[in-house]
Amino acid sequence: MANSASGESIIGRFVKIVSAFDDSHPSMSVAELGRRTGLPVTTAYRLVNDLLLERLLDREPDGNVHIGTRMWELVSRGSKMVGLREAALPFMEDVQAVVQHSTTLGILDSDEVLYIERIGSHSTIVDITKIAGRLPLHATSSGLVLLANATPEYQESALARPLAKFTETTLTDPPQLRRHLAEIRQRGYAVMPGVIVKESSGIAVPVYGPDNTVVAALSVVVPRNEENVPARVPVLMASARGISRALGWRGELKGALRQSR
Amino acid sequence: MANSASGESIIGRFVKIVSAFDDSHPSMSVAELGRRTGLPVTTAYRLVNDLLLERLLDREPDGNVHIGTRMWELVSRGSKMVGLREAALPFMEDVQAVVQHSTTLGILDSDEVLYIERIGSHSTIVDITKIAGRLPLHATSSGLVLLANATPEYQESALARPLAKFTETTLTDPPQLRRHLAEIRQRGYAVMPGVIVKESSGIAVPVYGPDNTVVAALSVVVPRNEENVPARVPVLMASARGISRALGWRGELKGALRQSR
DNA sequence: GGTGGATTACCATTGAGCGGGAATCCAGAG
DNA sequence: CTCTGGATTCCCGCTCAATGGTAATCCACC
Repeated sequence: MANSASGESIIGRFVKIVSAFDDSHPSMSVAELGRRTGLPVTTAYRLVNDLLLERLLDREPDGNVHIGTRMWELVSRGSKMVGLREAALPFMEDVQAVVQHSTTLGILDSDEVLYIERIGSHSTIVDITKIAGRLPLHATSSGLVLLANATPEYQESALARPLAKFTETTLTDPPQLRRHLAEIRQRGYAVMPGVIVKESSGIAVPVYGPDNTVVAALSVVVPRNEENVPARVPVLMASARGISRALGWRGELKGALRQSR
Repeated sequence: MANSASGESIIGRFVKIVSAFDDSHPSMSVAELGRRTGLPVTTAYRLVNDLLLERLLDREPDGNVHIGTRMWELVSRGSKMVGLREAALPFMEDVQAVVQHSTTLGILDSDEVLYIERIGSHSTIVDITKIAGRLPLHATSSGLVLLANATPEYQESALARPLAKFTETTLTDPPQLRRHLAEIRQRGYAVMPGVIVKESSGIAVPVYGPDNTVVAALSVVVPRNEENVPARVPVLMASARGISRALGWRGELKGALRQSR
């Protein structure tokens, strides 16, 4: 599929173009866009023009282009992320009001945690999560909660991959991780002290969807030296239940299982 | 541009496909997607497959497709909307905590207000604004604030368009609207009683960017029968200044102008 | 087992996309 | 003022990916 010499479809190039923009490159000239994407100059200009016509990209007065308002609008209107985010936000604010550091909501996507919402104190400490940012599963509390509730096959394939070690406390040994996952499943939450950044700890709990599957992880990041970290767990759990209910989740997992037997 | 008999480019069809999804149609079968977009069946299937390969669409277990997680991710990561939203959210929460009804942030796009963020009480009253939703400029407080701060040419072209009348209080007469816009510009806020829905009033104030231009409107919706609506204005203004500062706005508009003379 | 919808497979046709090359525009340096 | 390097637009012939009919297949439900 593709007219191009390099054998890519337009869709593929579209993805390249959109991917070229991020926090540090929110807008750029078409020439630079061409360079970043590796597209032939002429092709880049033609493609960008097409996208400008449909308002998927917007042109600024200085000629630079950036992701179009229309694009954001269409995707936001159609995507299920927004619904999840809206359901979660009020509860996340409650958590944030009590815990005071940084509260995030993440989902499992392509063997990583994808953070779809984050609220933090204005003067946020060390915290590398960003909205629409990704982090590895094994090195985050959110990731471990999501992984612990995934299918066994998925877990194994995730553990089979090479696991990066960020600090001394990062678990990278599959058997050890397996035990940890079992523990998380049983306890219902994950605590990770200084796994990515030494100075902070993450705590995460699962959020359920209507069909009783885990659809997201709610988590907070707190300074590692805080005295009683597990004391934060109940707030998180209560809020996660609130989000789950708002998503259409009904009743208790264990209860439902017992009844069905 | 386009191989298609109908003379559309792939980009155009891509837009059609993405547009087919919204709140009430978050996912659908490929066949239905084809019908909604008016694309030939075969073409719809081929296109959808391409999009699935790039993960711009996701397939559900039942075969239905929906906007892909990757798509949301790419757009959110690159779009400037997210930055604006993040800057505004903490201040919006403050407003919401005090005013207690519904707080929105809207921008001017294609002769309409596009709402990019909204927080509301769980039991929200009558309020038709949605995230990524649109409303006409002349019938919303946000819209009037944005219009009042646009260029004169833009204002005239906006007033030249036919203006829908939603309730008795909707202003549709251009000269009357012109006076109202001048008033809003001078006062620095807009109050609109029951302009779209009879039971509620909107109040809006401008949010400034680094270059002193109005980039968004912050607004609240309150029940119309509330005694002292303008009493809400100071909170809004203070918060809007906070958002403006977070966006890089410096100092006072009038002061800056005086100095430059 | 029959019916209607969704989905996949096949395939001849063709014009939209492609991209190299050159001309033009523009800003900042000298 | 010219020079220079980058960004942008224009031009144009080639070609194969995209197109969209038709038909076969799958599947759920009555």
